[in-house]
Amino acid sequence: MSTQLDSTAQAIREHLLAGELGSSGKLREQNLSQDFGVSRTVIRLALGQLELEGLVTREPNKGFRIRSFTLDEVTDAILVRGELEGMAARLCAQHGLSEVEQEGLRDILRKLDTLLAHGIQSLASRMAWIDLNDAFHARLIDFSRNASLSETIASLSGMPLVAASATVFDPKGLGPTLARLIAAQQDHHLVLEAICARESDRAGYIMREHARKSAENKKLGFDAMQRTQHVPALPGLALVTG
Amino acid sequence: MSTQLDSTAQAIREHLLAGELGSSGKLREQNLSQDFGVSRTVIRLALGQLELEGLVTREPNKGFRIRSFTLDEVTDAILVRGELEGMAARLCAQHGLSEVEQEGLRDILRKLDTLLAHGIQSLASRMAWIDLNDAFHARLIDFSRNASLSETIASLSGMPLVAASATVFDPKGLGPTLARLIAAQQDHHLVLEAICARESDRAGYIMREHARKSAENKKLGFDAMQRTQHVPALPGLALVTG
DNA sequence: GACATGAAGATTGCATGCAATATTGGATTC
DNA sequence: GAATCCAATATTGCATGCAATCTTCATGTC
Repeated sequence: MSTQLDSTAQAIREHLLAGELGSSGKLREQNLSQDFGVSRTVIRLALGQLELEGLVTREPNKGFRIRSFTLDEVTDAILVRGELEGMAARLCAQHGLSEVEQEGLRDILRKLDTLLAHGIQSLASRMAWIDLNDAFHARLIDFSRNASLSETIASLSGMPLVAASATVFDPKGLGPTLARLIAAQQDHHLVLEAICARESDRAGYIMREHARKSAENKKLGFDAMQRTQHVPALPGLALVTG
Repeated sequence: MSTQLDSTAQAIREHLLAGELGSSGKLREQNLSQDFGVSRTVIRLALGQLELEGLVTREPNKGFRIRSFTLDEVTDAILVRGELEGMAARLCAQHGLSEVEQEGLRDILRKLDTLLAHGIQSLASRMAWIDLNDAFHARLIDFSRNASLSETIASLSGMPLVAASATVFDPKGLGPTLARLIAAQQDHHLVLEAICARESDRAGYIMREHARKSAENKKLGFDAMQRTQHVPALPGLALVTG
């Protein structure tokens, strides 16, 4: 164990995103202190961090509250993420990728291809999709060789539903969800192709549109999603209000 | 006074950026506690905030250190800011600005025009330039109507030298500096023109290039700047290492 | 009944103390 | 003289206690 602060901050973060601490409610230091078995000092430090991450808000002498997000706020953040991922793709195309880097991305795409070919009904396949999708985006961003860009995207992705792989699976796991994922995978292929062809503007546009589709899908699916409660595992959903 | 935490965090931030706490050195809680006249608890909370802002780093059981930035890191961050300000300009052009909004921007540009026409030798005129330049950028970003975008740019601008108005004035205040500011002002006019003409892509490109020039200027002027010590007032310069 | 008032309780803001860990400096060995 | 070890010191991590502020709710007034 490194420090209680780090682990407590992470624990609170997870509980917040899971909606287990009430939605848009007040966070009382003493309660949290008892719940997590640490002193109020640690709780206060952790909440201070989460405030800067944007998950909670603080009002002097009144304490912390859970922040809730409107669907529009989420959409805005996704568009910003798309702009930055577009920049990452553009930079990759401009300076080019090494053979190793290209092969790494291609490998991920191959795995995603076979995954989607077999369907994503099982929970395991869905988690595999999340990991692979994350890996593709993360590598692309990393290969842009701009540390500030990576940090900024990472910071945005801490918001509920904003991360690239915060995707909504419909209960059946076929039909619309699969179609969306296949379309997304096409974008992945296209962007890699554009990068390798050094078509920087095209690569940037594809990534931007990729994010825009994701925002659109979240908007469309949100209502059904929220009511049917079929995706309890999607972190942060509890913090988003229509 | 709202809370000691807020004011202490701001005080430490300013001292850090002014380089008065040593560069890339260790920050001892007790020292800071005595210097700022608050308890170690408050210092620790404040440093926790500054860590998330990126100004200091923490190593468990070893405490906080001042983070130093390379010129390349600063450049990277400025390019990211430029990308996002380009997005802001593009959004403004896409949804259009109201008459009042347009007039507000035009008013700022008029004031900048007269300011630059009279030269920027005096300290007062330089501070006026900083304020007006900040105001132009801030309004443009605000008018984009994307809160996440505004927050992200604001967060980036907390880094040393990254803010739009973190400009380097040469000692004489004429010559290269004035020429650069006049060129920047041209960009301002062009971007507003593009926005009003609803040329969204063009508006975006102009803003991106605007930031790129700023990064370039900082790179070029950095060495001379740093040695001659003629710009002691530029916050954060002390934290940047070649 | 609606609203103001104020005291009791609850909650936050902060300082301090103690245990755990890291750092320093000198003695010892080779 | 250089390296190693260990004790003394310094520093961080955390829990607790108290004062200041906010919240609640019962009481009184119109």
